[in-house]
Order: sequence, then C-alpha cells, then structure tokens
Amino acid sequence: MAKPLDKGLSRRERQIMDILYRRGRATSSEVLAEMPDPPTYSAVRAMLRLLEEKKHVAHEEEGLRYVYRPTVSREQARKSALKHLLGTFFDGSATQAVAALLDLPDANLSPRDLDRLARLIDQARKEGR
Amino acid sequence: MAKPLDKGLSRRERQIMDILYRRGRATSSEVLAEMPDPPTYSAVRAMLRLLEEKKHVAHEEEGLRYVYRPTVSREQARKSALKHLLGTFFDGSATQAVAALLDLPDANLSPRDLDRLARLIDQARKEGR
DNA sequence: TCCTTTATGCTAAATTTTTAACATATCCTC
DNA sequence: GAGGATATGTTAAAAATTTAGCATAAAGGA
Repeated sequence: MAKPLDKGLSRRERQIMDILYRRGRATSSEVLAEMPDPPTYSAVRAMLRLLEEKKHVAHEEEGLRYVYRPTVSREQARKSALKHLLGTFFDGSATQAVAALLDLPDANLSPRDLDRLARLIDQARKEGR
Repeated sequence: MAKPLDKGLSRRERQIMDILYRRGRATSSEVLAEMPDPPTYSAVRAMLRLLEEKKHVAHEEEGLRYVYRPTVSREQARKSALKHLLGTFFDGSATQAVAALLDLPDANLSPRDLDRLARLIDQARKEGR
C-alpha cells in the first residue's frame, strides 16, 4: 500500500534531497553549489539520475538543462520529517517540540510571530473542543 | 572549534543513532530489535564499534554487555535537528513549523496541551519584550 | 564441572555508494 | 559555420559501507 521503496537514502542522496526541498527545484549545478564537501559535477548528475530511477525526484527539461524536483510534495515530506523528529527526540510529544522551538535561538521569533502563534493556538482550541 | 568529524553518517549509522536518541541508551541487541530491515547482530555490533571510533557514541560495560549512548546530549542533538528541519522544510520559520505541528494528526494535542502551549507563548512574549 | 547461552573482538568478503572520465548534443557568439 | 561553453549519457573503477563468520570469554543451570 505505502511505498516499499523507502529503504532509506544514502548520505549523499539525502544531502541532495535536502537541497531540493530547501529550494523546491534545482539544476545539477545548483545542487552542486550547495553541497557540503562538494563532489564533482559528474557525481551529482549521476546521483540525480539514480534518485530519479528510485522515483525520489523527477526532472523537466528546461531549454537545454534538467530541472529536478522531489516527487513527494514538500508538505508531505514535512509531515514525515516532523513525525520522525517527534519520535526520535521528543518522546512523540508535539508540546515538547513546540517548547524547544520557542527557545531555539535561531528561531528568531518576533513579537508579531508570537501573536500569530497565540492566535493559532486559540484556533486549535476552538476546533479541538 | 566545532567538530570537523561531522561529515555525515551513513544510512545504517543514522538509523542506529536515531534509536539511541529515542531510547537514551541501548545494548546491541536492543538496537537490533528496533532496526528497520534488521541486519545481523554482528553487523550492528560492528557499526556500534565504528560509531564509537568516530566518537558518536560511547559505551559502558554493564555486567557482561555493553550499553551504548550518544556522546552528544539529546538536547544538543535536538537543537541541531530542529535547525536543520527549519532550514530544509520551513524556510527557517519557526512559526511555520509550529503551525505544522499544530495540525499534525499524530501530534494528538489535548486541550491541556494547548493550554500549556498558550502559557509558554505568553511567557515568551513577556521575556522577549 | 560441563554445556548452553549470551556476550564481544576481529578480519575479510560482499555490496552499495560515489567518483572520474570520456562521448555526444545544443546553444551562442564571432 | 567554427569554436567555446554548458548540458547530459554511460561505463567502469575506486572508495566506503555493510555484512558474515569464526574465535574467545563470562555467567548460569543441570
């Protein structure tokens, strides 16, 4: 029913997928430009082809070059990632996760953001009644 | 200054680290028991030894067997994971991430949880004034 | 005590991942 | 229309990961 494809990606493959999710879509050179420990251009292309074979990405031709994007929507991937994160680091507790987000220095929450969050929670309270 | 060790873990290594973070500590057999696509016991032990060599885990002898745990604290690992998640899937926006958590079905937020979150946000507002 | 069970240590092999290198096609500019 | 820049296709080799298998030690029960 689900995808028995998902045996897990290799280190490089995951790096590439992360870049694609961050940017939405990208050419081989763009991916290369953002890789840590950048490998060769050739290596990146080869891996993109592999990822395509495994159905993790798809490409469109745009003029001469290929533009790749993940096949699974960002939203769906987000959900999986969140679930996994909750399970691994927060005992499955979304509350704990939100708490951690609130004092993550890099979160950089402005007063306006906090207002918005407060509203979101109010809304959830009403809906979840 | 930081750790130049972190070139990234392989697929299996990451699976193992995830399990260790989920459980806090575990023996080889316990790790094995939770592995997807379970490899052999021998393979798990070998990888734990590798991870130890790379300083990602440490072990204590407990009677006859070794109990492994991550060397980086769960809290610190959490933060890295959150940062990475924000960057990859939420354009760096903690607000977006919280919003996603709020309507994640698996989050299972009770009214009490929501109250608690509302309080956390109030608090953040005061502090961040 | 002896045997079974449950551990770890270690090494070499199998497999997968990652890379390099060469071949070919298109576009653009002079 | 020739040359250069920028693409992709493909294959085989190199490197890294993952695995199996054998050797050994400690603990516990018959």
